[in-house]
Amino acid sequence: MNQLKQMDRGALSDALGHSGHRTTPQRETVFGVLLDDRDHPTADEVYTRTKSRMPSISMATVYNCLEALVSCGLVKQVNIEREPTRYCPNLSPHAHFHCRETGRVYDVPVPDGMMQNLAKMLSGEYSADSVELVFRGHLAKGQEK
Amino acid sequence: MNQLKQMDRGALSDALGHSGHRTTPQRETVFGVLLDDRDHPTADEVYTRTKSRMPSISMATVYNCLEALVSCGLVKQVNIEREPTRYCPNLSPHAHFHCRETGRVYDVPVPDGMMQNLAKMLSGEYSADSVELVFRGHLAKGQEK
DNA sequence: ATTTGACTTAGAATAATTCTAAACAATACT
DNA sequence: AGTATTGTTTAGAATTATTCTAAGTCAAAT
Ligand SMILES: [Mn+2]
Ligand SMILES: [Mn+2]
Ligand SMILES: [Zn+2]
Ligand SMILES: [Zn+2]
Repeated sequence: MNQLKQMDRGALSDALGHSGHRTTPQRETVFGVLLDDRDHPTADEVYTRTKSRMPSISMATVYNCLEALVSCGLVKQVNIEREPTRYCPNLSPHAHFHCRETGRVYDVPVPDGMMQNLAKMLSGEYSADSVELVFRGHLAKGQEK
Repeated sequence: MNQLKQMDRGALSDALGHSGHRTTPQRETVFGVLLDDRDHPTADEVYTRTKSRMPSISMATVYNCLEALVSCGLVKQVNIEREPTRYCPNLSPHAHFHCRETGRVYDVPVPDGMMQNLAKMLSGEYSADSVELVFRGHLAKGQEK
């Protein structure tokens, strides 16, 4: 897939517009790269993939586009340890699993309402607007995908 | 407090020894700094505090000592977003709360067994040996400590 | 057509951390 | 004890992901 679906194109220009940004070919292409492979690529990986679709794009623009997508809420940054920031376009609440062997990061679905329940666990002195849950370990044998 | 308690001194040389490291004055002092203020200092903050107790210490040594303490299991690294790594000597399972307003990081106690239960939530394809739970938000009014 | 402002680009700057190589110190060997 | 070995500390250089700068591009808006 190399072209945004109508639905995603709409979500993109809505979200960008709503936060005062323009829709540009670079932003569309970067967003498409993120939607096509949900493997939490780093900025560098996004750059490589985007460059193969749009050879003139620069690293700085990839960072700029990612920042625009994050600031309009279509993409989340995923930081694991001190590794380069990864990017995730999965907007539903979910956790992450980080494989120590391969370094890959997977989305882990969570039971409905669990993230909110975790936040409720906090004593009254704290008020959380976001909850981050990361597992680290290894994939069961034969699950390396 | 400027001197390790006998208990902590024992834990330190045990843990260091068990992982093939020597006990040195620098490592003792850095460990003491971490035990004395549980505010999750960065390496830079640890450096400043340690230097006031041992003026000859260098930044590189602080990094080396922190690495030794982490690798022998006495201290945990806490990474929040892309901020500098913080250090936490609290070995019991706990979560963290990161205040968006002050940037401070607090330990949040968790119900007994909760971290393991979260890990059990994972489908069979994943096997987690560590679980990280971070809340972000702000402190209730009047709780700024 | 001109102006305006957002966007893109190449390359320089930044900053936390790691690396290097030399000095130092503790332990092990003879 | 004296010497070799090995781990530790140190100052400073190197690394690297990311941000910044300044100049060029482009597409509305006037
Ligand atoms: Mn990894
Ligand atoms: Mn912060
Ligand atoms: Zn994700
Ligand atoms: Zn902690």
